[in-house]
Amino acid sequence: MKHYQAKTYEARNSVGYQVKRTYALMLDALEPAFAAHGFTYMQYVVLMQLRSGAAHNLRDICVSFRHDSGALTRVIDLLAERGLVERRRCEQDRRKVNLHLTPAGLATCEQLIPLVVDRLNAAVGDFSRTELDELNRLLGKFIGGMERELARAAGAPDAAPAPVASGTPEPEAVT
Amino acid sequence: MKHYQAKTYEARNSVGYQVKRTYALMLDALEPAFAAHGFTYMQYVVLMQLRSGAAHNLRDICVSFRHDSGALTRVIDLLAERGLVERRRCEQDRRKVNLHLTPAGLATCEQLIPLVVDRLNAAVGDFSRTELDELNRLLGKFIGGMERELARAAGAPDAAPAPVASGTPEPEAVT
DNA sequence: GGATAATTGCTGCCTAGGCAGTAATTGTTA
DNA sequence: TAACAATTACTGCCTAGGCAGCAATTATCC
Repeated sequence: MKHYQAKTYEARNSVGYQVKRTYALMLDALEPAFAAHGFTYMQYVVLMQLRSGAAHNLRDICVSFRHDSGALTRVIDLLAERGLVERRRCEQDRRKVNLHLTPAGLATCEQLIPLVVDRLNAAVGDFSRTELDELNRLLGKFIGGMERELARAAGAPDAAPAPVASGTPEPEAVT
Repeated sequence: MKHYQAKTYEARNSVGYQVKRTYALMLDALEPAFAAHGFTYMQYVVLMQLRSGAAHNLRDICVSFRHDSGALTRVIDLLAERGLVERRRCEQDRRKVNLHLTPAGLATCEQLIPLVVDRLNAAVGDFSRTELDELNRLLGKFIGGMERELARAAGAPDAAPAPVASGTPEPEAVT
């Protein structure tokens, strides 16, 4: 079904505008909080992805967050220098570099999470449980639609479900 | 009401993650389409804001899209060089520079809008009318919550509604 | 009315992100 | 098995965006 039409299209009524504005506002609320602790949003993202086990290497995070791999390499460089993350070459597949949270990295997460939780709670303070669930569901559905559209544009007629992070990481050695 | 708790917080279940991912996907779908026509997303945004009358000067767009004013100055520079936008110093308030879409700029809009409409339609193809309306409503509500939180953090205890673009532009002279 | 503050738009500087190319490794296939 | 393609991570280069500071103009307040 075609919800939008070129002839009557007004940017301010479209999800596109809303999403852009939502994201910008969210970053503006979060970045200063992270900066006060000496971190950035992307650094936080990397730490959290490792903590939850949602990602085990650079590519996982790239795919999940649609972030540039070059940029991410440098983010991880900094985290490694500060001793929050360890890189270990994977033994099973030596192309991979598995990432590990150090105790200091874990402690950083515990320190940063309340910043996010507080601000998100403030933003969704007058949402009912149902509304918040529905927002998440609809965003997920929108994401799915976008992914299908991107896969189509990339020349892959079959939809490609984002294959993020498998179960457990593989054995590895210190590099 | 506190929907999130620090102890049980998982990034992948939060709106934060969803919003970031949604925005990244949207840009990845739109930017190549614009690039094929020699434009960027922000250039499109500026043109559309002027076309709809939602913005009349640089600041309007900054506020509405939470975009950096320095960056936006340079975007408008390019559009002006290409003859798509005209800058005219406002006579009533000589600090302002009112922006105007030229016929070429308007034509550019007509050319770019279908790109956006097609991709948005593809993404929300299996949304019902109700679902899309609800997504817009909930994003709007989330935006409102974020704005209040930001206003609070900025030291203004009273919520500041985004004062975007008033009615009609003021008289002006060519600079 | 005159000092002070606020607003608008701009510039320079720095950093983060996008992009293309590369090396190392693994998968595929003739 | 040898050639070729695909994947992972990294590097250098360039651009767009964030930030601080500035000039011009207007609003505010004593």
